[in-house]
This record gives sequence, C-alpha cells and structure tokens, in this order.
Amino acid sequence: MVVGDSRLSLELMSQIVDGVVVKSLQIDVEPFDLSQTLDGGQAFRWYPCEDGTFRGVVGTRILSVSGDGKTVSVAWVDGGSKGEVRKEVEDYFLADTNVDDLRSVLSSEPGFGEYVATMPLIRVMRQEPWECLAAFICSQNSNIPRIKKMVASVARMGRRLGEEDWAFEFPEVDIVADAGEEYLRSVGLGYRGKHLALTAQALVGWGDGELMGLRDASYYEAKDALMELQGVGPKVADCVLAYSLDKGEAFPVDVHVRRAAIRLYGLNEDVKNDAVGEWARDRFGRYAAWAQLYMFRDEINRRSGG
DNA sequence: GTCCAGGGTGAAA
DNA sequence: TTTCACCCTGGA
Repeated sequence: MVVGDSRLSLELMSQIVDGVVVKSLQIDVEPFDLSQTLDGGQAFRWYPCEDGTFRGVVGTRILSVSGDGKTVSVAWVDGGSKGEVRKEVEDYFLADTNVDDLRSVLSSEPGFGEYVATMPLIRVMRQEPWECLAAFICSQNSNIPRIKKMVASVARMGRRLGEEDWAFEFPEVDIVADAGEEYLRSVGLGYRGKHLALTAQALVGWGDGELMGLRDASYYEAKDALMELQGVGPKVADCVLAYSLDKGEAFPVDVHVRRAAIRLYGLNEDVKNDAVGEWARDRFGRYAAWAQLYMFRDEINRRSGG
C-alpha cells in the first residue's frame, strides 16, 4: 500500500472515497486561481469544497485539486503512477505555457491588465474535445448553474468512478448518440437535446480520432469542421477550439465578452461578433483565449457588483 | 408568485 | 443579412 505523501491530501481524498488509499503530487506550474480557472465557465465538472479544494473528473480519474498560494497539489485515488498522473495533469493545465510571455502581452491591457500582472492567473485548460464540445452545446442560452446540471446529466450515462453524483467518466459519443433526443430532453437539456443527439450521431460517423485530430489543423479549418455540427455556431466552436483543441487564437464572443470589448476598447455598439473575434486575434494573437477569460470575468464581476 | 436574462443557434423572412 | 422561436432554470 502506498500512502499519500501529504497528510492534507489524504484527508481530502478520504472524503471522496472513504477508506481508499490516495496519492498526491505537486504540479510544476505557477499557482493559479483555482475557482476562476476550474469553475469559472470554462469547464463544468469541477465542484468546490468547503475547504477550498475542487474535486472533479479528468478522463478516468477523480481528482482533488488544492492550492496554498505557493503550490498547486493534486490528489487522486490510487491506481495511477505518479508519473502518469503528473503527465496527465500538467497537460490538462497547459503547464508548459510561457507565463512571462503571456504577461508581457496582456499585462498592459485596459480593465484586466493589472489583474494579469498582479493576481494569480486564470488559466486556459486543455480538456478532452468531445466532453468540451458536449458541454458547450449545452451552454447555449443558459447560465452556469444550469449548464453544470445538464453536463452532469450527460456524464451520468458514463461509467461510474465513485460514489458522488458527479463521479462518472464522460460517456463516449455512441452512448450519447444512442440515448437520443427524447432522453436528453428528459434529463433537462431542453431543445439542446436535439443538438447534442444529432452531433453525437454525426461524430459516430467521423473517422477515428478525427475530432482530436483538429488539434493539428489550422484555426479556421478546425472551426469550419466544428460548425458543420448541429448546435455548434461560432461561439460554441470557439470555446471548443480554445479549451480543448489548442487554438490560443480562438476568442469566443458571448454577450458578456462583447459588452466588455465595447466598454474597454470602445468598439461600436453594433459590431458583429465575428468582427470582435478578428479584432481580438489581431490584438492578442495566440493569447486571445486567455484574454477572453479575463474579459469575461471582468464583465461578470462588474455586473455582480464586484 | 412574476418577470427577465441566460457564456446562442438554426431556420425563416 | 436580420429576425425570431426555442426548453426551462436561476436569480431578482
């Protein structure tokens, strides 16, 4: 039996699966804002705990992520080697991002530049593309609490990994395709059930690894491919490109980011969303996706009185 | 309880 | 190119 090398982590994980041995490790990444990164509208399967940690599923693993301001630690149920999990998690958090370069590009921007320069980073993550795509098909015309519920409903069709109501491996596309529109409606997706069912059915017909393969395609090529799918317009496509397909130049334009762009940069009130995206690619380059997270956050904070 | 907005999209006009 | 319905849930 291998015991976790952190007593704290051992305690955390004992809440996840009672009596099961866990391991933990420190990630080689600058500390970042766990709440706004994991649970800020980029991913929808992380759940905050009262002790400040976040628990969720990445791939086939239940993870607990914690930070003390100086380090970030991840604990997991025993079953993967430290090397494997380190590789998976540092990939998930894009640990090789050049933070100095990122700061040099974004730290002088109006509104959020000071945040970038002085506060823990909000990071772009690298999610599994199908799960990310399904989540953002659910996101349309909804709000974050509801999106989390819908995504949890879809996840429940996958293999159970633990006792919690969220502890499931995300189901493969054929499972969701077979479930069909009516089932997805019945678990709260509304008209999005049709979109997700049709997209899952379409993906079953794609070649093996074709969606994942869009990581190697150009931004515009990948975006065109995604927008062939039902329920995937420019905004959802950009989210999937930014948060799962390595396209840092993707800039998802939603109602909040649009408002922020107009407020901070004086863009015309009637500017087209596509034009906002092109403007952002020109201004932020490969860090457009990161800038978008900050502009989204800036607008949300502003509206909620923060 | 009522009302409105919600990380948009697809189809019709 | 622009307008509009859409399922239904949170939050005010």
